[in-house]
Amino acid sequence: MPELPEVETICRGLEPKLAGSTITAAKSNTPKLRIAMPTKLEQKLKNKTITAIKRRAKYIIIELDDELSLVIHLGMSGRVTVTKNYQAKKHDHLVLKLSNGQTMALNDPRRFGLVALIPTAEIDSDKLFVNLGIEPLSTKFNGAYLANLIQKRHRDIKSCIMDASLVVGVGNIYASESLYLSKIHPEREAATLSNKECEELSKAIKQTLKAAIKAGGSSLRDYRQADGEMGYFQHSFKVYDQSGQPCHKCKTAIVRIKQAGRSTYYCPNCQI
DNA sequence: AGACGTACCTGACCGC
DNA sequence: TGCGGTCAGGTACGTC
Repeated sequence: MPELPEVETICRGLEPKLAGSTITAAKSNTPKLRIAMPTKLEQKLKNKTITAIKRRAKYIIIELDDELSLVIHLGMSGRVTVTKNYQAKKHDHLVLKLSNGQTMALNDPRRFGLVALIPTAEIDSDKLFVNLGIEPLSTKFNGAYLANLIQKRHRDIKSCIMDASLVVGVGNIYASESLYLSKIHPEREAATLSNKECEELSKAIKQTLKAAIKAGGSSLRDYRQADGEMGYFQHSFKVYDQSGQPCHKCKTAIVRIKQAGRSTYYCPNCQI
């Protein structure tokens, strides 16, 4: 489930725990998640030192000292834990023992996530990354950029902002939240958005994601003090999962609809 | 090219 | 207690 803010928070949490440590042992427990586990994964990871943790879209990129990167996607249900006293759990697919005494585990019940080993220099051109759209928090992403992206799109706007080939990191929760903040109806045909609306929406996406990252940072402080899980944080949503609750602005009941098989929440009065 | 449906998988929850 | 249905925060692929 993790969306961009969660993945960003996880990366920030992993950095101090992993960077500089060497993987003393790696154990892969599952032949395949969404894609097959890399061949000889355990041997390839053993005795490698972790140099940096990065993020692109919702991918966690763990850079190793031999020009190879361990790439992890959490899918819908993935979690990462780093603990000193590791105890194996059901659905722990990859377990790394580290030279600092910590153990990192990737747990993913639904197995929609993935693990890949990609030469660091080839990540951008890798199949998993090559079709990814712009990072929403980059300065390049703004109203004009969004307007250009969607000017010929006849799908609804919610599908467009969730389309990772256009803009990455906006999942089902923050799509609803961003549209609410920018007062745009989720079923609006994308191409009909005015330049002003594109400006509002791009700002709303940034604001929503940044606020969630900040909230994740708070969770992270707690996390650092104890062994724990990363991947799910407390959120306070304005519309997501708020069916029937009064809109914060106008008190109209929040409505849930289905778009492309996914739940969308919006205020039928504020969003046009 | 773009839009749309479907598939991947487990687990929690709800009504009967 | 069990069973069937529905739902869940993501992404890739096939088809039209």
